[in-house]
Amino acid sequence: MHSEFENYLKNYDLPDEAACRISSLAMSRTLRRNEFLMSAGEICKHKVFVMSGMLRIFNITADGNEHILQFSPGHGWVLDVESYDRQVPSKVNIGAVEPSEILYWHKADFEKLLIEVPQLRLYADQLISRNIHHSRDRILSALGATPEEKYEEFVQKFPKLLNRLPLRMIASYLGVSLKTLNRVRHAQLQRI
Amino acid sequence: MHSEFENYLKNYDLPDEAACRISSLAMSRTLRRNEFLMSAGEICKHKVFVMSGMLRIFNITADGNEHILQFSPGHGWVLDVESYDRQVPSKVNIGAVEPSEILYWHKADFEKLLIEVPQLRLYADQLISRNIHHSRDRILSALGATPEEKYEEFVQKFPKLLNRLPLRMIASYLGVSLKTLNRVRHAQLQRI
DNA sequence: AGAAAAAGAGGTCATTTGACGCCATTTTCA
DNA sequence: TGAAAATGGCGTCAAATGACCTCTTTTTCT
Repeated sequence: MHSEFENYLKNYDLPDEAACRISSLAMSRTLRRNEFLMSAGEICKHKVFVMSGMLRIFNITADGNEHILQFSPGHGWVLDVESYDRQVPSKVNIGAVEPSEILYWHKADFEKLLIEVPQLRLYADQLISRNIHHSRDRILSALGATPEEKYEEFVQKFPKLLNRLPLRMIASYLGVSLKTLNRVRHAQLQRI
Repeated sequence: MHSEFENYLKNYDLPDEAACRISSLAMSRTLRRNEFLMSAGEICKHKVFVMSGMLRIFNITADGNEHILQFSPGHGWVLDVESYDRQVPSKVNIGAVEPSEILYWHKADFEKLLIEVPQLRLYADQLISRNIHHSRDRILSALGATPEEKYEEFVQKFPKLLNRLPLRMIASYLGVSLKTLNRVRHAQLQRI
């Protein structure tokens, strides 16, 4: 069905049969650059896997500022967990940073799969655990790091995203103004 | 065994029998104010339930600054998930803010319980889910909120902790200097 | 109860940061 | 391909913030 996705699942020790079953319930869709997959206020009804391109989860505050919670490049998952889990209106938006291809599952289908396929449950637990650790690191960084340190951490963690993202979005992910991000980058160039 | 704890579990739909079994493997301990339960570098080997008092999870940076990840007052759980899950050295400290009483379980025992008692697994999943949502809110707040908004959110979320914590620690939880926190509080008084 | 430590409050000052505006360049998309 | 939009970079200025200090009051702990 979606052989690239099935291959991806094999890296996580899911047997062919399981990957095939999961893939069989997936639907696919493409997104244009800047197209929204979900807007604040809607209820998140799907689990989404990004095949190619890149999506982002972001919040828009009352005064119009964007804050980016997460970038999801190819071979990553994206959804608003809170809205998905509880089926309540989401506070965030999900949109495409680049033209993207996604697979998605209805919540009901995915929950069926979690029961049917025990390896999928294990894999999902891994993702949750990673998510928690990553969030904690980000909170610590937000609490204590200087803009320069934050940028440096970003470069270390996501070297491949650097040249795919406008600086404006990196600034918005780091919680720093574009001006400050430019200053940091300029200071680093000086130092070389 | 620990009847207060067992009563607590009943609020989460755990049957008597299950609560009793869980409680039977718990050990208890008291902590003095400022006593450490775990220091950075150690491996987190226990799951800990706070009976009374209050603990905090915090990080100390190279330059000596403290950043508080979490307060755990009575009837809450506390552990370094990352270190506990992977059994790697922790980057954080856990210490008592007030004289405290805790129950704790060896990791091996707790994992046995998770398998034995399916309701415990459900309860644990609820906790994880809450943790994720809470972390996400905190990241959004760190990215976009002013010190004043951060303080206001803290007051809304933890009204009962306000008068149990020194302002220094609230500042350190919010990622703001004590000076700024004082300015915010002073400005609010003016406004009344 | 009394000494010692911590906390709260505030003053000053240097630094960092963001807001705003401008322009040249690049990218996008019809 | 060509017009329109987005981006990156920079200058200026005002405001916010933190570092450092002092002093008084409260709390802790023996």
